[in-house]
Amino acid sequence: MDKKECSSSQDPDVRKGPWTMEEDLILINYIANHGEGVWNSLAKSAGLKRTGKSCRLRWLNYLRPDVRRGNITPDEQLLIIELHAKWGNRWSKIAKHLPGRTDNEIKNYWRTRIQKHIKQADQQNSQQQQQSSSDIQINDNNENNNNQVASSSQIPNIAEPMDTSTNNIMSPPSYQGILEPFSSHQFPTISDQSSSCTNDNNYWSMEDLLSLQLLNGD
DNA sequence: AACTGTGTCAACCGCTTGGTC
DNA sequence: GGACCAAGCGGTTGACACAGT
Repeated sequence: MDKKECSSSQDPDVRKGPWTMEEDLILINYIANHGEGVWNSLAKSAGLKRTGKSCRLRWLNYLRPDVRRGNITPDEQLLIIELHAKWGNRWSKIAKHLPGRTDNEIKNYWRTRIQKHIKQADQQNSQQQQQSSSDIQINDNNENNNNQVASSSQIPNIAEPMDTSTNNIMSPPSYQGILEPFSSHQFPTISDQSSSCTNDNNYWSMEDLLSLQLLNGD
């Protein structure tokens, strides 16, 4: 398209890569004295050989005084999961509900931690489903027993401690993978197992999350 | 000790959106 | 209405750290 970054990325005068402490200080001092403004002109005025885009990103994601560093707390994790279920990959929107966290941080967290768990859990689930379907074929005459196994594998059972050393996994993969970091007392338990997890896009539906909390009287 | 694989995260890139003229 | 521009957004990449062999 015609809407390219004004400061060409091929400009030899434009620095790329990790920011130095000196650059950080220049940017902090400049913004402290002049405030945030038009980023392209800010970069020039401050004497930084960076694009405005790069300055903005550095400021918003790292240098801003209200940026929180450190581990995502379980509460924050739960919130991220809830909001992602609601809005999908709208990272900046999600970040607005987590004070001090940046969209970039949340995006990275989701991709490296939560999505990984979902994938692993989904693989386990598909394997389990293959296993149970082959069992059905083999034990053609014992359909009642097999049906019970197959259906129970789709029931959310958050309160149940996970035992991945066995194949007796009661919760659906998406729940199981995501919830692993939570201790049982931190996460709402569930006794009604009628709600199913709909995660075609690797999201939870809000109904799933709300029902989890409502059913546990929170 | 050296090598390899994996996880994490800062930063970049390309595209879209929203505002202004 | 359309052209232009800056800001914002989400996906991706590359470097680094650490664990495992």
